[in-house]
Amino acid sequence: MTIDDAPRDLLRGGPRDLLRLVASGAAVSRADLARLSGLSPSTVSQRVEALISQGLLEETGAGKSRGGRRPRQLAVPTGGAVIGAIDLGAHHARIGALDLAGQVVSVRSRPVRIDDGPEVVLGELLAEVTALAAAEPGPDSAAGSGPGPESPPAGGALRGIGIGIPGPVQHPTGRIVSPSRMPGWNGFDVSAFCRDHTDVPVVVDNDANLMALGTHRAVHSELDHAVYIKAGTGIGAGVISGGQLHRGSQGSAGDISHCRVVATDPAPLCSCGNTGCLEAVASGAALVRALGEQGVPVDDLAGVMRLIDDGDRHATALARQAGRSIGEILAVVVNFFNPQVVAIGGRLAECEPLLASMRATLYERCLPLATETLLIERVTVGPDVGVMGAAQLVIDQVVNM
Amino acid sequence: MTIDDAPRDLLRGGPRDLLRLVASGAAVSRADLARLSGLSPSTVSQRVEALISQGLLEETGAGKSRGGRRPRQLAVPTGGAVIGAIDLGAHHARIGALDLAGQVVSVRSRPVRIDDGPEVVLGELLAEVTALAAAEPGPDSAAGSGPGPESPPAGGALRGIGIGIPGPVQHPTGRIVSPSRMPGWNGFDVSAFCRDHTDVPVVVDNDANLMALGTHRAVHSELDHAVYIKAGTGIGAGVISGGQLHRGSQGSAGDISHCRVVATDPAPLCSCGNTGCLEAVASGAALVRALGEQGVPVDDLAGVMRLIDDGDRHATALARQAGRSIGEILAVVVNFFNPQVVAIGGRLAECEPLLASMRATLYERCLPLATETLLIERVTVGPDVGVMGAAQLVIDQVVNM
DNA sequence: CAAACTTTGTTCGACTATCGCAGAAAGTGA
DNA sequence: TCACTTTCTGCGATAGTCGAACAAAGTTTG
Repeated sequence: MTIDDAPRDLLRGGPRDLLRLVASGAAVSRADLARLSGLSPSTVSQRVEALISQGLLEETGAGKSRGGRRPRQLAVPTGGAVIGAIDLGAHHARIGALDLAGQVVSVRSRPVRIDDGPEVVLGELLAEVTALAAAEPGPDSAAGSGPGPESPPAGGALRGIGIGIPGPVQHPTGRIVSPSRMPGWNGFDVSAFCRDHTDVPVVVDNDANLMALGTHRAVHSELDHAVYIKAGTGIGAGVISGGQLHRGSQGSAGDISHCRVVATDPAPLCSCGNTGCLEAVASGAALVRALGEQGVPVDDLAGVMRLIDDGDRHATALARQAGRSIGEILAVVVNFFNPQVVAIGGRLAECEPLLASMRATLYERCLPLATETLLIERVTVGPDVGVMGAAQLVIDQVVNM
Repeated sequence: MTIDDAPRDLLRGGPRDLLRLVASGAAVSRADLARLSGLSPSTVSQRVEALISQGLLEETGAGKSRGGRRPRQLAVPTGGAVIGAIDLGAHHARIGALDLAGQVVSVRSRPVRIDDGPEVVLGELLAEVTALAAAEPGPDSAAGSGPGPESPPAGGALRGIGIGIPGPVQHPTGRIVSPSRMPGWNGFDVSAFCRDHTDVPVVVDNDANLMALGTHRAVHSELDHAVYIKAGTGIGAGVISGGQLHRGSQGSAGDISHCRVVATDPAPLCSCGNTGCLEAVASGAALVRALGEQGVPVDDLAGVMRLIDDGDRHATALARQAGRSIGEILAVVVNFFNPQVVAIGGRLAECEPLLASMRATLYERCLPLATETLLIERVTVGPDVGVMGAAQLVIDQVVNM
């Protein structure tokens, strides 16, 4: 006789899980929920009622009959913006208003100057996200006349704001610690600042973590262990362990940007002061600089991408080298963590040569057992992953249990 | 207003946790358990009764009064061997019989020849561990006359056997996959073999995982995220995430032995066929071989350690290089995983120069945020960590819930 | 030494979450 | 029209937990 692992209940059936089942479209009726969650119909009914009274769920008429009584369709209140999200990047910020299902209601990008400092940047973005959400008010309070004893919040109320920062965020304090490309932000307490400038709950996290959460919930929700690389101007990673975001001891988990890789000689100097950092070799910023030093002037990452698409030798070689470098670090990560999937996102993920050499390096340097069933993918959720991840973070905090 | 993480209940109060509190000595009475677990006294009383009737706990007279009624002392039945453990190494196996508290009752080492193949080696070890446990029979069934409806197992019954293997073990199948230094073991299904050769439950895992579990339970039980390096003849790691052993998708998590490191030129050939693997540079086997190639003949790892203690230049230089190599890989791991502690065990952990250069490399190459509060330690549990970890594995499986 | 207080542990009623089942509601199909 | 299916709710039963009262067994104090 051998002991098997007790099969862990994939869906424990907490209110959050029910909500997720509806939001994801997996369940449309109470009966669906009962089947999928394993809970009894009566329990589901009761839970659903509670969620409806909290305004987190609503009934939307009757569905199609499957040979019996027609189901009373359930849906997450949609069309209204009740969650704000800010995905701050090196040069641009993406600002979104999302509904309780985590779907984007409206979104816009705007350039930001990180150098203006946290007060200015965050102050403006907070104002903008508030305005954006207010422009698409949430669903009216569905309850009849007068607020009942358990009446949902007033229609259009913003329930929370999620913010992603392109640098190390100490969790859960929300303080920024030694960011390499955010001068003037070191030690800034984002959470405290937001507390003073808005009266809705705010969650702050690293931008790569948001991408990880957004992608995992959208396409990998059934996987337990996943690693997401965000390769844009900088390089970061988000980690899912046991189905949940792994932040580590200080919240800095996934920050592989300053891992050293074997590099050209002399090793390029990184903005952190060290040499040979992954970020100094394989990030978008590094590619721009390296091309400039090789006498190929480019303005920005978009320019680099164009060069690669045009088949420029120098740019392509650099992209390949970047892919190898990322793969080198990722190989250690895969051996160590043994995830089910590694997905790469960010603008550099669009670069085919980079992806190819990353893949090759990974297969070459990983344990067979670790790559046997490993999925290596591109993050395909689109430019709104960040704000979607931010919304998930807010939803998780807002839904009691 | 900012959202804080809901403080996760460190002690949920399942039967397993109660047992652990007693076994660790943190609690001696029902009142202690109630205080520490947060459960109500009545619930604790009921749970304890159940555990006693299962033979997992027993009352051992009255304790000292603290100004009131004297507590009825609780203890895990001790003195009897009810768990068998095998910690298989490259040249030796450590065989132990342990009690329900995870304490070693009796233990012995014996040389093994891995090359004899799994059937012979495991067959002999299984027989030996069974005999060892039988020599120290467990406590008699405490129940009165005749087996009650919930009578504990017969006295002296072996409740399970835990086995650690120095190679990749696919979990939970218990199959060995591509071990680099275990010829003839590839693909061998240890679990199945044990099922056929004994009638008690068997758990199989990687030896580094056992060291990790043993150390974490013994000295770091309050930490959530930890990494344990086992550096002996080979090199492996065990990972604790969220207080639990992280095995990853295939059970190969922590297997960093074949990560490539910057090495001497030409890079040493590894037993896996690749070059420059961590194991080929920094393992005990690698040190022995490298010294031999430098004209310093040594027989085994013990000889290397003696040379280092004697201040031999070559040996010390190699140890430093090994420490740097381990630190190099570990730096990636620390940045990525952000653990609260990194501890190194195995025979090479006794080597001061190795440890020192590993430490230095780690501090040099990690994100400040990641090393700010990081503990870098030696595993101090002793040579029985492995069997102790194996016992913990068995206990976790045996205690229902 | 007796009364008062402490600490430990149990008993019992209350409360909550869940389940199973009966059954109502609403529809399909022969 | 009648049997059957599917969906959902209402209700009693059950399990797990808690709080309060209480019993047990000490210590401390007057």
